[in-house]
Amino acid sequence: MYTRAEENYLKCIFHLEQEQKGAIATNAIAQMMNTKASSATDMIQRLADKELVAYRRYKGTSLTKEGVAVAVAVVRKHRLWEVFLVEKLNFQWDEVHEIAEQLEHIQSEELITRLDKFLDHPDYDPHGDPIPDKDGNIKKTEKKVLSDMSKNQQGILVGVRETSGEFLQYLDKRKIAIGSKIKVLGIEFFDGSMIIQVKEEQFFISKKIAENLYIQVLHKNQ
Amino acid sequence: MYTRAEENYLKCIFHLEQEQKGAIATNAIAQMMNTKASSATDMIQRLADKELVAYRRYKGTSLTKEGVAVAVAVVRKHRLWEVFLVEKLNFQWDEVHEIAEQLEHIQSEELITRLDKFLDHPDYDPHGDPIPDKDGNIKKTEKKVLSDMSKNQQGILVGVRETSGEFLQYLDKRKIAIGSKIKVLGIEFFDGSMIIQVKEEQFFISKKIAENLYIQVLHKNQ
DNA sequence: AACTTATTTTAGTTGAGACTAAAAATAGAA
DNA sequence: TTCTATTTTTAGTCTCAACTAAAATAAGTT
Repeated sequence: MYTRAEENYLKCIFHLEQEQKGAIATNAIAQMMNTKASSATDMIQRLADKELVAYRRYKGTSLTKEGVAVAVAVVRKHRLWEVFLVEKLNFQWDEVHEIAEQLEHIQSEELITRLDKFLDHPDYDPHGDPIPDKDGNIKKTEKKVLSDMSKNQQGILVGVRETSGEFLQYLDKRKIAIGSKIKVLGIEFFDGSMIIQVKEEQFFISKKIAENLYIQVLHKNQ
Repeated sequence: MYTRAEENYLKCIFHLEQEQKGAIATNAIAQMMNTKASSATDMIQRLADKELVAYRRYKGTSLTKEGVAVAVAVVRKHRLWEVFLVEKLNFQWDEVHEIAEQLEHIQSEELITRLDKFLDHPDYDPHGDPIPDKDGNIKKTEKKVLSDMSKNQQGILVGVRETSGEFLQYLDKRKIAIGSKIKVLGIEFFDGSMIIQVKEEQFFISKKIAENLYIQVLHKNQ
């Protein structure tokens, strides 16, 4: 098995690889891990010794097959626990991350198998992120930020970037929630603000808000 | 907050104090922790510095008020998680201990409050051990091993000492489970074997079996 | 009381995983 | 291309929690 720290680094590199192409810079890892570059180098070299990452001095790091597998397993656990916390224990979206950061390191295959079943095999976590299946397959969502959508496109709110209490309350007040169907009725070219339709209601949304909403794009007839 | 190792030592000392009176020997702690006496001494001294235990060289260790509070909180978490694993995820009694050993160290007051509620405020874990409440009060059960009971006494099966699969299956086969009402019909003086009544059925029970069943004694009219 | 045995503590190491400070490599600008 | 700024790595420390080996204390026996 791998240590907590190892798992956290692997998960971190995994997330960075999702966003950027190519090898990941040591600094980027250090920054995301809230640690110093020297500490990151240290750990990266240990991970390289264990063949969990491919690492070339000064050139950057990328996960090996094995490294990806470990990272995905951790992500799966993290997201399943988040579903548990929200669905079963009635936590709010924004309260669960920190706790799931701890729960994701519990070691037991069987536990996760049963938890997954107990939760009825969810596909997405409360933030709309896909939950990898047992074999590490991730349902790739075509996820865009709302502000990148064009007029008349529609989709489903699957996640939020910001998770501050104020922002979630802003959404709650408008009854905008994960799963809501959203249609872009119009975009103001000048400031990027939008008019959107949610159920029967229409809202004016600033660009800043739109940049913090992840939408799974729906195509014709969906 | 306290480290995993600190919490484990405190819990260990707590359990030893339940069984023996007086200060706990370093060796006893080391043995239960599967570690060497020198390592135990080391940790005990750290715990003493933090005033979680009272420690006198060569004389032994006992928990302070604060130490008890920490230990009880860990025990509470452990037992609540065991209930969760058995009741919600359908684990068997004997499969949950190891996982609960990990879960008991998750740090979040709120999580435990909500878990407790989700489980409907259970009083006992699947092994029949009492779950401390939020304030650390433990419902003291008058718990005896079956083999210490006398003729015509009756009680409720609240726990098992042995947790091997074979033993639990032995019980399952006879429909003897936590919560079963058991009455001692007779004791064979020679070998300590017993005849007991469970519901409508009577069983012959060897002394060895009787020594592994914890009974909460019922008094007249209960 | 003296001696033996068992228990406990001290002293010194080890490995993870963090740190700081300094050296080395790379990248960007003149 | 050369110099400077940035990034990355190395070297050396620190803390936690374990270890071994050796010293100190306590307990039991004659």
